[in-house]
Amino acid sequence: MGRRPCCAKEMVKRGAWSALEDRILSNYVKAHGEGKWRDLPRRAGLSRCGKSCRLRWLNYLRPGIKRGNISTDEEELIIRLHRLLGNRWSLIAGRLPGRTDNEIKNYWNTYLSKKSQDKTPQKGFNHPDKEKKPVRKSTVEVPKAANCSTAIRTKARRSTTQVVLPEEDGKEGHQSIKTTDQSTAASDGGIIGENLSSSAGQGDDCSDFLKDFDSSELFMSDFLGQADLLQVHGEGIKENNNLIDKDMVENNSSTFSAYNNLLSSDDVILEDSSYAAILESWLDCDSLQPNEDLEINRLACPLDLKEERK
DNA sequence: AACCCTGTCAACCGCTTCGAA
DNA sequence: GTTCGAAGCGGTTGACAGGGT
Repeated sequence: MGRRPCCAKEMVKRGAWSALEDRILSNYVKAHGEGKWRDLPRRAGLSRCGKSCRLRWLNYLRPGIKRGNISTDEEELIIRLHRLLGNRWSLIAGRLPGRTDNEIKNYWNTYLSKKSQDKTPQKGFNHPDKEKKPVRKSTVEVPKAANCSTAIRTKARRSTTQVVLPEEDGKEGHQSIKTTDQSTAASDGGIIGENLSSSAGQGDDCSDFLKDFDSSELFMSDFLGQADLLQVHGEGIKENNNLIDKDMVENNSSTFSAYNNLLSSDDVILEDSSYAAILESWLDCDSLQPNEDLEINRLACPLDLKEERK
């Protein structure tokens, strides 16, 4: 039997996209919407694999895409998210407005991974954009980010990357959720929370994306899902700090305030695994909607909490 | 000027997951 | 419950540009 191939390889064009192809694809998607990628090339008159069309659209042609010039804030956010999530690029990208998983992945692989490997992180390391980052000429005009507040949200439901919760001694596995990184957190990440909160009113991209969160929906939905979470990590949470009671989680009416208390409490001390699990759950939320009433500081709290512990 | 090396990033590939039939 | 198509994801590749010799 076997799966129908994505496309007849001999029939499709491969490699870089031409400006004409981009225009055709862009026009088609704008007219007919996303989806049905397999049929799209035929319908649109493109000699391309449907997968290729999808990728091109998502990573390049889609409105709102930002390219290059990753800001310091974004960079530090990437570092922190990667420390917690590992190589879950889609999840990370989902929290960076206008950025694609591919771009973040590339950026990490070509630059940030080296930086993170650097055993002697220097304060204010040189950002590639500010250094001598070569500017490659694109074959087409990059679509301008029409609206920077339009976050690119991938579904990011799962990852094949294993989440390895830290051992008691704080050791961590490769590509695991890193929750105990001592080397970079203090030097690189320590100001993230500050950045996120202090720049909230400045139209900064990193804070803009936080504005998209619907806090009540986010935290409530997260907490409704915390029951599962607790089955895995709950004992750790419970035993350590009595922060979240399983019964409380099952009682939906109190979960939101509980979560708020958790996030706003000054003396909250989460075990690393618990922290990672909660943040994980927080990041997994897929139903983020704009809400101007949001308290940016509180949303930044999950990240800050971690840093403050250091 | 020619060649080589290195870094970047768009694109590809194979796999997993989801949802409909 | 099973099958299969569609979509999504992360790892990898390869073309290209720029710098060094």
